[in-house]
Parts: sequence; C-alpha cells; structure tokens
Amino acid sequence: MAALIDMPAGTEGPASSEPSPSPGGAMPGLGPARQVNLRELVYDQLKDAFMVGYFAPGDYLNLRELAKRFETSITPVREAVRRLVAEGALIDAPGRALRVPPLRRSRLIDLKQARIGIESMVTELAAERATPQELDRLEAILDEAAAQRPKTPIDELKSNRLFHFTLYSSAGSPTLLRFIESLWLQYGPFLNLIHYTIDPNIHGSHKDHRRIIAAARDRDAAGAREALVTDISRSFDILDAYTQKPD
Amino acid sequence: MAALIDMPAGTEGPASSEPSPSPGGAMPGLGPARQVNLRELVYDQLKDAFMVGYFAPGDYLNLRELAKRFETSITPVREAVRRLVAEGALIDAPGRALRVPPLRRSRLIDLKQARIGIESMVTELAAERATPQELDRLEAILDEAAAQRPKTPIDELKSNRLFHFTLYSSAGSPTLLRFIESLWLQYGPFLNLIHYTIDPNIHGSHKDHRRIIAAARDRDAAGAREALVTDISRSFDILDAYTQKPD
DNA sequence: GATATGTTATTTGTGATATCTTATCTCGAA
DNA sequence: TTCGAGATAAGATATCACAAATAACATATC
Repeated sequence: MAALIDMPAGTEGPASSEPSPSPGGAMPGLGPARQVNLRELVYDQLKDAFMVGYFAPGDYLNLRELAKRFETSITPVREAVRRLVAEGALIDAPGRALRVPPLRRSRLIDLKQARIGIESMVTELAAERATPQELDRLEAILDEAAAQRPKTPIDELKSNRLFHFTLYSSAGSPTLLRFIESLWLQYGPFLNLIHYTIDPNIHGSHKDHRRIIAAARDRDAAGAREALVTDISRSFDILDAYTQKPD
Repeated sequence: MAALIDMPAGTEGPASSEPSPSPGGAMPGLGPARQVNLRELVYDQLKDAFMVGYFAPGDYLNLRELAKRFETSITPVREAVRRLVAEGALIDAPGRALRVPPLRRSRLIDLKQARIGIESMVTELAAERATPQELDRLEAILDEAAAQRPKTPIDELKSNRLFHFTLYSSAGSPTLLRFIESLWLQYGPFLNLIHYTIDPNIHGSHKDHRRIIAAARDRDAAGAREALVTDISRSFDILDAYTQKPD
C-alpha cells in the first residue's frame, strides 16, 4: 500500500470546531458538543482518501498498517473498513484480503450507468425544487472555483465535488444522496489513474455546471438533466482511454 | 426489543453443503470449501429479519442481547450491525443507541421515490436484456407462488422478493442491485406494521408481475416499467393508511 | 541439478474478552 | 420539586488468542 497523503489521527480533539466559551461571559451560541468516535474519524479520513483518488484500483489494504498510521488499535480501523466494504469502495478478496476493486471495464460501465441514472434523476428533482438562494450558492461555488489560483487537480476535484453535492442536496432525498456518495466513493480510485493528468475538458465541465444552474432557474428539469449527463459522460470518457483491457 | 423469529446461530457448521467424500473412492466432485465467518452469518440472519418485517420502526437494538441470541461474542454482532447502519437499515440514535429508523411520512415518501426511480430503471434494463430462459424462470416463480398452499404472509413476501430480485438480476447491474437491496432493507420495518393484515391487493400484484414478464418478452421496456411502478405504488398505498402522523 | 512437494514461520483477518467512557436512571438532600 | 452524586447499562476501544493463508525453506524424486 502506498503512503497516505495525510491522515494524522489524534491531532484534532473531539468537538474541535466548538467555539471556546468566554469565561465569565454570557456563553453565546454554544451548540451541542457531540462526541465523535474513532471509528468515524478513521472512516472520514479513509473516505476522503478514496474520494481524491489516493488509492488505486487493485490496491491491497492492511488493518494493522492502517491502525499504525491512525495511531489507534485495529478495532476502529476494522469498523471503518467494513463500512467501506458495505459501500462497495472495498471488496473482500480471496484469502481474507481487503482490496480496492481492480479495474475492469464492465465495472466502469456499470458505475457510469448508475451515476447517470441516479444523478440525473436527482438533478431533475433539484432543478424543480432548488430555491433561488440555493442556486445563488451554486453559482458562488463556481465563481470561487474559477477565481482560485493556483489550482491543483485536488482543488479541482474538491470544488467539483462541492458543486455536485450542493446541487444534489437541493433535491431533498437523503436516500438517493447516500447512494450517490457510495457511487463517488467507488469512482474515486479511478481518479488515481488520471491524477496529475492535465484535463483539457475541465472548462467544458464548468460550462455544463453553468448550464445546470441556468436550467434550474428556468425550472427546466430536462435541460438540467441533459447538461449533467454531458458532464458525467465527459469524466468517464477520460477514463475510457485508460481502460483498454476487456471485461 | 421483541423476540426474534428464529435466529439460532452455531447449529450449521461451515461447508455443511459439501458432499462427504467416499473413503477409498475417486473423491468425485469436490468443490471449494470456503469458510464463512460469523459476521456474515449474523448479518444474513439480521438481514432476513429486516426483510420480513421482524423489526418495527423505532425499535431499539442491543448488542449484548443480540450476541446472546446468536451465541457469539459481541464482535461479529457489532460488525453486522455497523453494516446495517451503513446500509440505512439502522441509525445511530442519541445516547449511542442503535435504532430502527422511526416511522416518518417524509421518509416513506423518500423511499418510495427512490424505489420507483431505481427499480423502474433496472426493470427497463432487464426488459431489454433478459434472456427467454430468464423470463421463463420468472414465470415459474409466479406459477409456483400461485400453487403454494397454504400461504402465509411471510411466504407471500418471500416469493415477491424472489420475483423482483430475479428480475433485477437480469439487468446485469451489480451496483444498482446493491442499492435496491439497501432500499428493501430500509423498507422492511414498515412491513412489520401491516403484518397479519390480509392484503386484498395481492392479486393485483400478481397481475403486475405477469404484465412485466409479458412486456419484457416484447422488449417493451416502457410497458414493463409502467407495470412495476404500479406494483410498487400499490405496496406503498397500503402503508399510507398507517402513516397519519405528519413529517 | 531441476522441479515438485511437504513443512515451518510469518502475516493477517477474525473472534473473544477486559476495560474505558459516556449516557441514563435512581434516589436522596436541599 | 429540583438538582446532583452514585449506580447501572451500553457502546467504544484495546488487547489477546486463534485460524487461515501465504511465503520461505527444506527435502525428496526424477
């Protein structure tokens, strides 16, 4: 297994985003200080690693090694990993091994079909339901991404992800949103193959995103869907060049 | 938590379906004796329990109690339960509790929408791709169910499930199939509410199933989709009467 | 001498158990 | 009636023990 990008565990305490109380003050705006557990911490970091293509298709994972990295026992790692298996991001390979699903063309096609099917459905819902404020927010995300400089491929990935999931949130379907998360998680390792590749189609992607917003403002669900399908198809076309082997 | 229907663990040994070798003989037809683990055993039983509506919305689960029932330590139970959480069949409730998602109308609507969206998509694929043999198999499942007597509500559920998943398998999309499994798992607890209710619409359901097969034989994807939507809508209509409380 | 085969050592996931932390409940004092 | 300390219960984590798989090594056979 390759070295992780950055998964230092244990540095961020629980409830680290809580504002510190003003001693003697009126203790303004304190929220619930919910406790997060190691399982979630480990899972979140692994999820992020998958989403940015840190792992490559076919990679093997090792519980004890991960536990060492996260500086926990293997128990939380095991549970995080089992969850990833449940979500399809990892598979149980022969010999009790844990493996990132290897690259197979049939799988790529299946994922593409599923992404188009579900995400276009959710995009239609979002186009019908998104409030003007939500659409403004989407616009702002694109503006911000366009202004960002210098922009790494990871930055590109992250703002792309932010745009899509903000859009999908407007559809108001937690169930479908969960499935889309799973799809992106499964899609992540393919990104590893095209990392550091300057993507000449990025600008087309931006145009598709603008088209989605414009269509949504017109409540043109079909138009939004069409733009999204174009967007997704583009990202798979790039991968297609890398998957010559049949099956 | 209510008493489980039947989850005796530990009675079936691994590789129990293997034929015993003839000593001194030619050792005919030995297959791989792969080992299943407790986690999967526990998960499978819990999944079945969910699918037949054994648990009710809002039920609380207890790891130690489950472990006692399955006659294992809590470790396999914990992992099986975590998987169910990942699949949306259980949620983490306040106070570290594990809970079957309580009945909320908004959730029912969301699930219905997701089921119709995904299952109709997969039905179209199946209608386009199913081989004549697969369609015959579907027909046989319906015939067998019709002949079965006496038929309990559980029998009804199981043959219904068999029909649908056999159909969906013909679509050839493991990714979408997984999502449908998750949807049925989430849907299961609602069945608990209508158990022992004689469902007057069952016969309509059979008609829809026949219509799906007929449409598939004609490669009429739209027709198959339509019949499926009718089928799913029917099952949710029954639940609708039970969910008067808003949100 | 090369290859096949049995044996041992090591790795790694799985399962069981002990301990820890936290949430909830209970009961008594103010 | 309210509040809080202690008790209790339950999930979370760490650790230990185990079994299966693989690899490394040795031995036998041709």
